Amino acid sequence: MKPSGDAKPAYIAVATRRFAMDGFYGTSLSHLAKDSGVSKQALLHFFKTKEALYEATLTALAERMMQDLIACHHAEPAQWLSDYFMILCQNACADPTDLRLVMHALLDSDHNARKWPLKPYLDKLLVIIAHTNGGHKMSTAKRINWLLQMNGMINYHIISHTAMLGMYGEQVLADTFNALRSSISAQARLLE
Amino acid sequence: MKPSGDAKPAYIAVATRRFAMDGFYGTSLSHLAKDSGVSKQALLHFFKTKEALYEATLTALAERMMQDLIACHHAEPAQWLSDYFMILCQNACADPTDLRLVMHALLDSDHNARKWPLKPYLDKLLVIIAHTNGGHKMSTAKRINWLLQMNGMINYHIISHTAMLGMYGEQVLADTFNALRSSISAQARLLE
DNA sequence: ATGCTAACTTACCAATCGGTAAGTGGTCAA
DNA sequence: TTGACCACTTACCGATTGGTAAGTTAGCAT
Repeated sequence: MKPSGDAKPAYIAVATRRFAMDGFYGTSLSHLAKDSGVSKQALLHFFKTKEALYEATLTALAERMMQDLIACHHAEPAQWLSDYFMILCQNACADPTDLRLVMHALLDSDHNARKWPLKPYLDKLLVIIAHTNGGHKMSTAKRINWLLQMNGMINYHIISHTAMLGMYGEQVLADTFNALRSSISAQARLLE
Repeated sequence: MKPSGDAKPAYIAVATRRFAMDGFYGTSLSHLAKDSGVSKQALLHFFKTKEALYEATLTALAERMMQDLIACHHAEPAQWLSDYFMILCQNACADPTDLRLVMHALLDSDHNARKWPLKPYLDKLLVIIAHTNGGHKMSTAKRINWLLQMNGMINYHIISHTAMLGMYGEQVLADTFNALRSSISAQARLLE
């Protein structure tokens, strides 16, 4: 075959979906191989261990999120954040894969002290927050708190979606999603 | 031995800690057995399958959370909620086990359509919300949204703790926790 | 043509997984 | 005393896990 790393991103894409659905321990190399249409050892050829493949997946996730943030740049920082999180919410509702992966990674981050690939992304967000009218007079802790609150709100909504759907039905949940959007606006308005 | 189910809660307690840390797939019966100081088959004697043990763990969790909610009853519903979530936050910071278990269960709830044991607890919370001055004129969707926002805020803070600690250090994180407490107050004040 | 390397495959491995079968030993009612 | 029953144990099972070893096949520079 060609000496190109063309297949690698495809394997990472498959792994992203699986790891996001079932977590690190719930996903096996054979599953990933079957999904990718290759043998298990094809994956081990590119990624020396399952752990390495997982880290590559998280790194790709971090780059994607950073790009999404940059993509909706706006001169007014408060508007930038408002736009970004609204779009993030919209995308995550259509496809929760990435946010699920974030949550799984957070829950796993206890017992393996892996370097957290999302740090540049978070730092970028904190810088933008610091440039807003409301944010520049906040302490670092309060900026982090604002961020955790925004992310927590959105992520929790998304990963609760299946459970809430089963409990309270489709119609109520659609309205809840609208309520979430206005909560995002309200949270963003705190920085104006 | 005695024909008593005395050991069962102890096994569930061990399972709670393990499942909360590593999730369903990351936890094996042999690990649970070793932690409990008995053989793997002792567990299978009480709980027919690993899945059954997991469900028992979640049921116990649901009862515990309901009890905690009832325990801090207050005649004024808005104050009740404010007190409850403040205490929940305090406890979860000291021992994140229960909230981690909730998050794991939420992430798992996609592909096995298990009945969600936390529904009575959530319903109780929604009733209390409906009795507040601010909550009784809300739609069901808005009440759910308020709840998801409050829970999301707290839970996300807690499970991010390890990662944030590694990224931003101890001092900043302690301040962030204080900021979370005032955010909880602010969120509770929306119902007054 | 030849040798090198990248991208795989088949074959295999020990370890561990959840779970079954068949006891063992103690307690208690009859 | 007996026998049922409960809380467990040892022994074992086939399936699957992550990972190794040793090819095989194809493109490409020399």
